[in-house]
Amino acid sequence: MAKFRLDETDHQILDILIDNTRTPFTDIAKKLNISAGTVHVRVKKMEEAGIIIGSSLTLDYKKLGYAFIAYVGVFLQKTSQTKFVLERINQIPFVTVAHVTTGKFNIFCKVRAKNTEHAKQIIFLLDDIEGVYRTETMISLEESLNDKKRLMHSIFKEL
Amino acid sequence: MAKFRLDETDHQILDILIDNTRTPFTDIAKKLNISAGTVHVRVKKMEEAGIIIGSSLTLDYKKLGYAFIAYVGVFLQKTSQTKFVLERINQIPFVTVAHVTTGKFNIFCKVRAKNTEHAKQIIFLLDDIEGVYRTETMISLEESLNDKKRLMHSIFKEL
DNA sequence: GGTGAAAGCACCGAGTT
DNA sequence: AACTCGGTGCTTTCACC
Repeated sequence: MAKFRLDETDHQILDILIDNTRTPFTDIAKKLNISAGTVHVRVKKMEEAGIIIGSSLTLDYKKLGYAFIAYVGVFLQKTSQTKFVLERINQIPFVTVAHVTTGKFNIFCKVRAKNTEHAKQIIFLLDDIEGVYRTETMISLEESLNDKKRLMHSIFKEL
Repeated sequence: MAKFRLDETDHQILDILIDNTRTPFTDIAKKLNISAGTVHVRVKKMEEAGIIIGSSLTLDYKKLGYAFIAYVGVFLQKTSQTKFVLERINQIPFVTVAHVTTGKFNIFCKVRAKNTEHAKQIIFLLDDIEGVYRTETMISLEESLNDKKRLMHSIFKEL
């Protein structure tokens, strides 16, 4: 897991692409006063180094009818295998991310659902997994995403 | 927040772009046996409708030296303003997302940090916010992301 | 590691069915 | 709505710095 050396130019390229992956390389080149070929080569290198894993669309799940977010803490039975339960959890598509955690819960996951009723069904699925002792749900009343760019700037300051 | 009508073709387009936003429209057109112009028009419509909010890079934060993830539950003092505290929390760049929640905690957030020491500093920042009574931290030992595509498929089955 | 030019493609709007 | 088509502009490579 060696750290990869990124210079100021790489940061600026990532900065632009993180906001819009379809920004033409020619535009980036103009802004940074380098050639489009250079942008191309640098992006390719960052992809090869695994810094850039991929690109994805940001969709409005509310508009798709999926406005409900909940976090679910999972308590396991003493004898149960965390890995096994984690695999089962990841088979539920409405669970977007799951973490094995220290602290109160054994596993902790985020659920994206249509509404309360739908969420209930998903949580029942979680409860029914073999080895799960019980769950504890926190419903999100308001989500507030922080700008990815802000995190990047902070990271770059220190690299 | 009206639901937008997406047909099968729209789903397939999103399916491809969610994996790689730079997939040429001509490639998508070939796969779906439609013209590239149609792909273009449909993507544009989904952008205008606000279904597609934007596009972003997926970076390997571990490779950037930020392997530490924790979830922090925040308890507020009875008199404190949730909105005010939420704003303060969002000023910390290493907090990637914050939720107002029902249940145990008042606010619940995700922290991305370099290591334990760094996380400690961030959590101290949270603790120091006016109106915060105390916090409770859960450290992620293992993160397991679910495929975005899987969620989309499930959503599309029901639209 | 960067450039600039050139060839190959993709984008995207206009006009058509 | 979707198609075709053409102008414009983007990507990507390569010889040269």
